[in-house]
Amino acid sequence: MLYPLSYEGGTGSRLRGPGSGTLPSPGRHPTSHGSRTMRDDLTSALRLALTELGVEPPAEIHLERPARREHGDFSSNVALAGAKRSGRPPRELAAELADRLNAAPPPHVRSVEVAGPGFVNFRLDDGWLFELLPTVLEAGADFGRSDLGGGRRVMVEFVSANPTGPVHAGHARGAVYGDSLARLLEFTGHDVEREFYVNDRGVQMQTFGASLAARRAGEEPPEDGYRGAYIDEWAALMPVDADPIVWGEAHALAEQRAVLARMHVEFDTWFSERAMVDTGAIETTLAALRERGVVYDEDGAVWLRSTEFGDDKDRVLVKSDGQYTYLLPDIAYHRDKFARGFDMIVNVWGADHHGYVPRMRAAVQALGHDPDDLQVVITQLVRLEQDGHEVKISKRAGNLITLEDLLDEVGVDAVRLTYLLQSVDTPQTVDLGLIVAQSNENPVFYVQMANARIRSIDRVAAERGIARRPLDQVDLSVLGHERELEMLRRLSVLPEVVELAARERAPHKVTTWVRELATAVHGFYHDCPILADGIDDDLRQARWWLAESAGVGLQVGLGLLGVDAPERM
RNA sequence: GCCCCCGUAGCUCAGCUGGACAGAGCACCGGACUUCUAAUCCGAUGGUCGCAGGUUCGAAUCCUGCCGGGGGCGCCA
Repeated sequence: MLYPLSYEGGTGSRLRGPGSGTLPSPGRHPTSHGSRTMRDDLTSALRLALTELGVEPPAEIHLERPARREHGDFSSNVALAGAKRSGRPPRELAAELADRLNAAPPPHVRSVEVAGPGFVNFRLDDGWLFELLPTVLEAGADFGRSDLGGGRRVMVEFVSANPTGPVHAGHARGAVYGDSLARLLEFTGHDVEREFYVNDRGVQMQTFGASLAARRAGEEPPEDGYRGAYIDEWAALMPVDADPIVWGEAHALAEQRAVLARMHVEFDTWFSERAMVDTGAIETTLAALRERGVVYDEDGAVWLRSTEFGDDKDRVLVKSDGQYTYLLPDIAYHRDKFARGFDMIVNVWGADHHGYVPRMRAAVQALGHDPDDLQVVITQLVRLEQDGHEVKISKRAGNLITLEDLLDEVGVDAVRLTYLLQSVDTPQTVDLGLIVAQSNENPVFYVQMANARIRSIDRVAAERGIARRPLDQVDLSVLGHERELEMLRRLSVLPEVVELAARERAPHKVTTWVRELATAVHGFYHDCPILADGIDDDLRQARWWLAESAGVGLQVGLGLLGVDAPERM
């Protein structure tokens, strides 16, 4: 039995027993929205038309949203893809499809055209966009929510910084990414648990404790000790009779928890490595591996036969001096994760750990699990710059920018959005000077400004005594300005973006979308006045609700990113 | 030597599991505030998608090989 630690004092934390039962599935949420329906209508129409033409429809019919307006609202390449199978030239097949579809067009389809090498382009009337608006408004914060995950239980383990110091800027990317990914998975119908693995065992803890004790006694830390300024500060706070390791760990965890919470990152479980020593989980795991016949003794050490599971060499589990390597507790930890009944386990690791992926997968397999149930996302390193010069981070040397500092200087929203700006696959360069300066380099202001502008409408309307009619008494078909339509089109895509982002574990796709929506909002705001004198009230009402729906989109998108948007700026 | 990520406009990056003449922001140049916040909007400039092959009706996208940058390859964690 294992008893992972639960540290006191934080929100969102609960004790998590090993192998505990399955949690109830989360509630199902409505997934209906205009875009999805439109998409379904068009694909089934295409499928039917293909069948009528005697062409076997492909398993999945691709429908894309063309980048260019001239190519219609939706476009399909079925004729191109199916040309070979049907033995007809793509354009000919496309033309026949278009004829059939035009003869009995699906709802809102104004025309179906053949273009280019054989694309089938759908041109829609604006009505489908107007229908989207009430859907967005009714769904509110749930717009775009789906049950893609079907209630599957997923653990996302991330940050997992050593309890020997503060969380620093180097941890920030993984922290923000992991949290946003968790939000995405929750939003798409997964039952998510966020976990922080506490490496509170091994030599670094001894070194850490010795460094604190030395400083407390007014001496120099040991040769390989920690010597950052924080060690001095912490040592000064430490009671004389405290066990430096125990006190130090508790202090480190309390600080880590607080600063992460400040960045809107909170964990359900803080899982202690040391607890596994106490409960014998490590020994149990070793015994289990032995039983499976995947370990052997050699040169006085105990080895995992990981080469049998795709690793390029066997790995030592117990050193010849009897000490565990880091690997064995890690395996025990993952054994526990699986025992807790997760359908999927996601680890977020920094690029400097990518070399351990094969051996971890091998270990999981050696335990008899499907290695694909463990997914490791590697986040590439962030290069921090100050005015064009690289800022190096080293904890032992004490040269570090803490997350605390970063938040103080830059602010939570700017930090989060900055880290979520681009794919975690790409090495990122963050210039601290630029974000701090609150310049236009930082899109967070652009996005927040869009929200503030929308919010200002209600305020000003109240001041001027302009009343809003209920949505069902508003004729949305008076909309038609290109800015208005563009905003609706942008909004219509959110559910697809969310699904894709969740599937690809790519929250930055949400960021990109939010920025695009913000662009549409600014354009709309600029060209489509609502409260100004001389605006027809019917148009005013429709625009007002339209602005409201854009606000919903921003709310959803930013919520997934964990970024706040003030009412005014 | 082997493994992972990246190489797209002067800079920072998108580009949806191959699609129709390659996009955005910043920077630079020129315009727009008596009107709900000009931290905004509009326009112009700007690219051999690292290089070379291959697959395909079609390649920035997939495959192979190079080149360049970053990170890893322990009986360290």
